Amino acid sequence: MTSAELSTRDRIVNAASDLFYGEGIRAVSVDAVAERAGVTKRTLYYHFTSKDELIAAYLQQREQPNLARFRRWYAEAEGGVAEKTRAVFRNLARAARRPSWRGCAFLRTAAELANMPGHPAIRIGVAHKKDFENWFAAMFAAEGLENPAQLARQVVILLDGAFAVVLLNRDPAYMEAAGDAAFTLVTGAPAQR
Amino acid sequence: MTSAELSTRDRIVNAASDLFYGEGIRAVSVDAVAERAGVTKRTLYYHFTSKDELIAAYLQQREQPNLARFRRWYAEAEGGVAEKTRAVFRNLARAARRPSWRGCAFLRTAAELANMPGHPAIRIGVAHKKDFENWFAAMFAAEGLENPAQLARQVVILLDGAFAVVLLNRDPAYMEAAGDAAFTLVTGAPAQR
DNA sequence: TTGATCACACTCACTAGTCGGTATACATGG
DNA sequence: CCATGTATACCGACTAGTGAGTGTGATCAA
Repeated sequence: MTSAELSTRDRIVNAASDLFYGEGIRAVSVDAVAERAGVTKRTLYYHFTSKDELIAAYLQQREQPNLARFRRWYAEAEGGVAEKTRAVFRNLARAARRPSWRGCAFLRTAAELANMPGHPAIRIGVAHKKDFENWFAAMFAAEGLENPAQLARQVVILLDGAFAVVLLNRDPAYMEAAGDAAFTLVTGAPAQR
Repeated sequence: MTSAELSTRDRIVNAASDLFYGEGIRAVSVDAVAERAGVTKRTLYYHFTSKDELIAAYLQQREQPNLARFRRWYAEAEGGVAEKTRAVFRNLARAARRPSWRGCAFLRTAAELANMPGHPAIRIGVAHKKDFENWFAAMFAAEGLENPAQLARQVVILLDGAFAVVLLNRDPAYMEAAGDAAFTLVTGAPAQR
């Protein structure tokens, strides 16, 4: 509290993050975000010109930590590329068991704002997934696998599919199944040259 | 207009379907649905006791036609199981190019209502995906593939992942990539016994 | 008479966004 | 060394409109 004071802006974004992720973007009012941040709405509108801008800030804040978490899971896992890839899914399955888990913030935002394809928040989501895919491609390329870009894309699809399905049915076993599929695909990928 | 008269209830559900799918559930008001159906709000509330009930009816209406469409795509495709499975993804890629395409209604509803896990609409979505998975499993089993249930689950995850990702980045190439992954998995599955 | 529909006013809570004003900080000029 | 200006950060109260859902009474067809 005393040492790690957050700026007002950061407190607002944190409040927005909690509420938007927990309840959904359209389900949460600007008033609710302001109240949670311990700030008046007027102050919120001093830092953000609109709710849309706040939504974008919410996703932007999640981008880096998210990527870092996946990288860590990958790095800390034992075994080869296939095992490490599968380990990412296993960690995700564990995360999905937490009651506060609500799937992937980027995917859910895209679903909620499906009628606004050019929304800044969606662009952030697109960039995030692209970064993700590129990172996987780099991992696979480093291991000398053939067609790392295609493989990375397929793994990302499995990952996002698991996110979507588990959000629907709340059964983390689907994360494991997706991880097994990724394992199979990576294992089956021929080493190049 | 004259011969194919729809019941008032059906007109309401159709209007809800168009609007909920096109704009999102929380983005569409009951008033808007009533107006689109050419009905007063009072009449809408004569047929449905709440918006939640209307949401459930919207998904229930989509369930059967959806399944039938996928079955048709599968049946009409040439080649073996793997080719037929991939064909489903290819047809989906084509569908995703239509400007009115907004992904999977069931997945998007789950994303929007992520804070209400027991919502009737979500239960309908869960049942729908389960039916889907069972149908794929039956196809794979009929072909004598080993572990058809696991394979079906992985294909469904790829399908839903493609739905989610393409809704985000609007690039149908991801559908094709998912189809290729499904093809690889099915091809690689050993015949049993 | 009964089931289905309309008209339309109404409640009450909530929504995004705004108006006008205040407290503090920090610099500049006299 | 103090007064004044200017910018930053903040707030309470407000507007104008929308949300889901209801009350009531009329109409119309089987």
